Amino acid sequence: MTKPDRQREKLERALHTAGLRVTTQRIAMLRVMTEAEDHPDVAELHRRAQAHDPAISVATAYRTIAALDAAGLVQRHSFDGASARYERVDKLHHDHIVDLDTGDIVEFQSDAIERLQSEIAAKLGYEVVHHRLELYCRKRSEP
Amino acid sequence: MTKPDRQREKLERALHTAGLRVTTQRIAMLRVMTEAEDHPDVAELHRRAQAHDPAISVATAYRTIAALDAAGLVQRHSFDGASARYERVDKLHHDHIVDLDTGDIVEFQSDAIERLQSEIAAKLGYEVVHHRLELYCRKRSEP
DNA sequence: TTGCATATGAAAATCACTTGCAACTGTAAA
DNA sequence: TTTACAGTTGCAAGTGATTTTCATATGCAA
Repeated sequence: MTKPDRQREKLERALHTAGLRVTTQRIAMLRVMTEAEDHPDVAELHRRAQAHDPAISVATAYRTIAALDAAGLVQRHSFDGASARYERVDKLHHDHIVDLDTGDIVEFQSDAIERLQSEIAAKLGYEVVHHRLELYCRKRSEP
Repeated sequence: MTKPDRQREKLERALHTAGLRVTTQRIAMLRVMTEAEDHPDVAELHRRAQAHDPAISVATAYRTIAALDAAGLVQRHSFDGASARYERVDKLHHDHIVDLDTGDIVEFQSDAIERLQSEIAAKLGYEVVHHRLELYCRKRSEP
């Protein structure tokens, strides 16, 4: 009955390293976040986590995702008024271009802009903790 | 008893031009928005509007600010999770710094960043229609 | 194995809005 | 001006998302 579960070990290690207690609920939540290819909200996360641990409650789903966020294992996005959505933090930081006609999302990254942001903030006595940059665009007609 | 109230006339005209019915509540709300130097949320707006018209209800504050927004007289901003904040649309385009500790909002404007945004978009075949840039910051401790 | 700080579930509470509804009021027409 | 009525408003109840309360259960260090 000791079939080794490599993924579970990894998840447990990640939780432990983050200084979080290892509970079945947290493993379920982190597993779901790790397997997610989209940006689920807490209700969806809770639904998926129940597949691994049927007893997980909504309250715990909220508390756990907040803990994972605080630990830097996941990232929270609050798109316009809607409920918060999360994603695991694997890839590098990037911003988004939103195609107004098709709804397509294109990722981009600009050190120059990041640098300017820090400079502007510094000039006003601030330090940038994080930012949000979205370009709402349309395809250019003539080349 | 017909002391002419220039500001009130202006507000009434603005409402009328926007195709909105002129009511005391709407005048109060638009006046408060016009006098605001900050970015109040609806609760604060309601508090201030009551100084002009004590009978204004919260529901009306919400309905009115939504109407003013739809009419293009004010602009809504929903910063990360917090309640929506509004500002009159007179001034030039600018972006926002949000103080994570105090909730304060500081405005800034950078031609350099705007230029870079256009360049990046152009490189990807897009044209920027509008954008949204928010810097979530903390006051710098040491100089 | 134990001690206890933490985590959890269930339900109630909170927050930011939104909506139903009956009473009221601009507004435009008569 | 009076009238007619669609648009507005206040109040209260309703929502949906998220947080908190509290009693019970559980990691984990000793």
